[in-house]
Amino acid sequence: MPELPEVETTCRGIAPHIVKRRVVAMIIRESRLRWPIAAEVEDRLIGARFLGVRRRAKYILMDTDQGTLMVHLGMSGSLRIMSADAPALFHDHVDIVLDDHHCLRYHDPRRFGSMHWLKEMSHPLLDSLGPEPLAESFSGAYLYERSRRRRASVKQFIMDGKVVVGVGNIYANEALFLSGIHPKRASGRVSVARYEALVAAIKEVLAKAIAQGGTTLRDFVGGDGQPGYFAQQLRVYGRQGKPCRVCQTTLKEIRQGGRSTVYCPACQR
DNA sequence: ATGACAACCTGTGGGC
DNA sequence: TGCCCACAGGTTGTCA
Repeated sequence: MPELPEVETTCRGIAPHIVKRRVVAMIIRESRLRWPIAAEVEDRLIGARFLGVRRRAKYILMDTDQGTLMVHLGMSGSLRIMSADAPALFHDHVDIVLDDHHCLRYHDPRRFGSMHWLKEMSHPLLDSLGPEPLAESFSGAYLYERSRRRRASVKQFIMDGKVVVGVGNIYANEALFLSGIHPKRASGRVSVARYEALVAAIKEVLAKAIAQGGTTLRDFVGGDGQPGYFAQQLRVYGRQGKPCRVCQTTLKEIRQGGRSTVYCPACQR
């Protein structure tokens, strides 16, 4: 479920509850995530004290005095603060038990998420990631330069984590609509001016979604269990067959790289 | 280097 | 009502 705004919401939700807390136990009910949770994670985490929570792309980085716990939520993961004695439900794979009788509980039906231990600030999974979409350095000029001579569609281009991180399917659809760009247009044939508009739209839609606590489509909950409220502001995602909110043209759905794309054939060129 | 696609896994909703 | 297939917020790895 989580795209960047949902991951950011999770970081902000859990940080006040884990920072300064010490880990007294780790309960791993299911270690088979995208990659098996290494024994090292438990070995190093127990006894460690949390110092802060950061985000890089869709990875949650929980810094401790012993190193950093890196968690990815995959397609269906969530992290919540619970009472340590709250009964574990189906797919509650991991509890990180804190010294205040609470725990950080990882729930993930599809198990596409992951947990790693970082000793240094580098890790193969982080090394080839593109810039953060909300960073100053992410600009129309940057996208223009990176896209020259590329034939991939503009939608697949902005969803490529080596180009820019954190633009998932929902927000890619939304940003392309907001900037009036047809999702199938070749990325190498988009002007710098239109890339400026696209970057502005990406930043705007992500910032607004973060401000609303993310998008809850089905069951996303933030670190404190609250749903996100951005879904009601979606312009195109999930609205195929419905009228465009700007021009009333029926929104069209196509498939790109196995993912659904929804767009307005009149507004997007 | 780029791009197309399968793979990982479970749950759900639509069509028949 | 029930069954089966397609698809769901992500990313990596492989192969052409």
